[in-house]
Amino acid sequence: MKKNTNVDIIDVAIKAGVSPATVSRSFNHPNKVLKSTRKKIEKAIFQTGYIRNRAAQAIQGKRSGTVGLIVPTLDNAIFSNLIQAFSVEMRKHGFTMLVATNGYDLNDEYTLLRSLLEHRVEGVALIGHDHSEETYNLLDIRNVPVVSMWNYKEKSKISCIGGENKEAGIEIAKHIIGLGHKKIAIAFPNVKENDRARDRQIGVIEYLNSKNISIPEYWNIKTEYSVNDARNCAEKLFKNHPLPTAIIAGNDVIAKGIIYAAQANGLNVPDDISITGIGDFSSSESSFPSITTVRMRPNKVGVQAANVLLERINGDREAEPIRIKVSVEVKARESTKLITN
Amino acid sequence: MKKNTNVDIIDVAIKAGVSPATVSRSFNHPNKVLKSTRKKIEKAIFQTGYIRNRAAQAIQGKRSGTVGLIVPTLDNAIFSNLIQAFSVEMRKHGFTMLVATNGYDLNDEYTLLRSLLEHRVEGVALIGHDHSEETYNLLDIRNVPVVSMWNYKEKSKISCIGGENKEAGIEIAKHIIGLGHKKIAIAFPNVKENDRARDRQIGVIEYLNSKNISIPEYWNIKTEYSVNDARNCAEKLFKNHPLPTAIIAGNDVIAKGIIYAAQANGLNVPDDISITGIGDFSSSESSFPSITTVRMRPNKVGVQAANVLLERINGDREAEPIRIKVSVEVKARESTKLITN
DNA sequence: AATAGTTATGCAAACGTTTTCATTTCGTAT
DNA sequence: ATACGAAATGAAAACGTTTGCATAACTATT
Repeated sequence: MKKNTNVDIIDVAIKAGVSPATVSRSFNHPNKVLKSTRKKIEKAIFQTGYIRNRAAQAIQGKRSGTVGLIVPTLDNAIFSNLIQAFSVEMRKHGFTMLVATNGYDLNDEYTLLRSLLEHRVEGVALIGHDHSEETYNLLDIRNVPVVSMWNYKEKSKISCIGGENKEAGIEIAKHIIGLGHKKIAIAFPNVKENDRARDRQIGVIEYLNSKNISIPEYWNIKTEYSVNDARNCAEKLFKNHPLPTAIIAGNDVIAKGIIYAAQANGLNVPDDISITGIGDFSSSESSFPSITTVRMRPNKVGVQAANVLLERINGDREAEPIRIKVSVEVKARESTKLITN
Repeated sequence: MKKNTNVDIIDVAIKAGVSPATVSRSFNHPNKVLKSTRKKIEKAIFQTGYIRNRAAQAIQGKRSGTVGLIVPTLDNAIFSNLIQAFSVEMRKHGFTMLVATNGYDLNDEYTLLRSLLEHRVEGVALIGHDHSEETYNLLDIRNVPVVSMWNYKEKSKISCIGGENKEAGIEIAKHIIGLGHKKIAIAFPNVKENDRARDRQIGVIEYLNSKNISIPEYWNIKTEYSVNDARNCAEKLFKNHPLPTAIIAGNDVIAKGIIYAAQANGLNVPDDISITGIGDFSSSESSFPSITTVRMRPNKVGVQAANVLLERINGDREAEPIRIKVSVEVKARESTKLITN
């Protein structure tokens, strides 16, 4: 088998009997090349096994054909819908995605952004609005097209698309109050450096307070974003403290962990306790019990984020940020019910 | 704010009072540069806001600092552990990851591989061994370091690391038989172009056959890899056909869907029906009931796959494939029990 | 103090494209 | 047939690095 890593555009040009310039054009501006010439070139490409070199293209300073994505983690249902949708949409437009995970660490995020920029990504997608000063600065100085996903913010510095997480918190609290609950616990992750969770929590607490309900410390569950940890934390609550009639979780993953904890402790959901999530991840509807949650439309956000980013990449970079608010909506399902006792 | 996208290595060199070559060396062979010179260069980098251009580096034909990863989907717990581990490990070694998803379509996979190669990734990671002729050919011709994850195969053409999926199938079937079950259903996705699922299924069926148990068509559930679809398919079975005492699912996601279906139909797991998965995803242990499954160690596979790939990137490319078998092990949990009735 | 080795640095030629500008070819109206 | 504008192509400079080779600056040895 002939090992051949180094056929270049010149080899193709020679084989096709044209100049390298024409081969290049047939890739980048095909309409500027005669159809018959294009055919010859395609044949030469096939015969030589040529694969164009994007690095050499990128060095011209224009297109690299890549965008960067930085997410807290891949190892979790939270972002997978979103990322998948974003990735597929980007690819439709000919971009390849560079992915990096920062484990919810904003300093690390800055470093990651730098390495993405080393690769001259044409645009960057981030999660939420909590980013370090340095990160915002770097994006600004280098004038990188950027979009923030998953949280809408009216006065964001950068383009963004997502639901309003505070509203999501309010809505789910309203739902629980509407069902007559008064003994309410909440379960959130560390909200430092995590504006999505923080806004949700603020929404929940503010609304509850406005109804004269406050959360005693032992009903304020602090958990990580994992089924596992949520279950453990909830079990501790069940064993050591009075039982609330409802628990509002920061997202569906946490809600699921709490439901398991309840079931494992002989509690029926929702007869003994109502539990809610936020996010509406793909399996929340088919769980048993199906989870009452707030729909945040990850697919829509992913697709639209891609389009916003493309708009910035191809359009005016000095323009005002584009901000798109995706409506949030409570999906009442089996994990909550009217309080009776 | 000064917009500055185009400071290059020469600007840095001038500022630091050295030659561009020295700046380059301080990145790539820091030990070949005097410490005091390095300090000057670092200062100049900071002052100018320089970010090195990997495209210009890649064009030299050596390092691009990227590796490619092609997975069927991101939108699913199946691969997220694995990918996260792989990604983190690669990053530790200075690589950035280009990710592409093919939706279980092997033709698409070939196209994706081509675009990754356009970006001159230094190595490629794939899932399993079912790839098109063209894909294998291209990898061979271009002599790309490559590793296949998630399925061990003794005579694989390319390096691989994973559990032996057939063995996983055998082991879980053995477990179910050991519990006394005879009325057994199975639930697998389409195994075409998916060697992992196929091998598991073969293992299960062969073992059952060896114990003189065969699966009637109505107990052969065909589902997609989603909680949702698995639940629907299982509910159909529960409604229309005699009940098996055990269901062996192709993976934990499917198992979870089936468990929900059972619970929704008033069946107790495991008292009325035992259900097993394969994979041991991160939430399977904390589900209720926790899922009896086969541990496939996604984290270990991800990390080791990264190291195998690095080995090929840095080492001898003509060497024999490296093949690492990760042991599989049944984790007996709450979703299965001895048959009594 | 002279010499041989080392070590650190600079010079300049690659690397594989894209693009501007100039030239050639083509189609069409006269 | 001729001339003209448009369309297609080619020549060559540029993009920002890396690296082999040459040189300069030290160190250690006598």
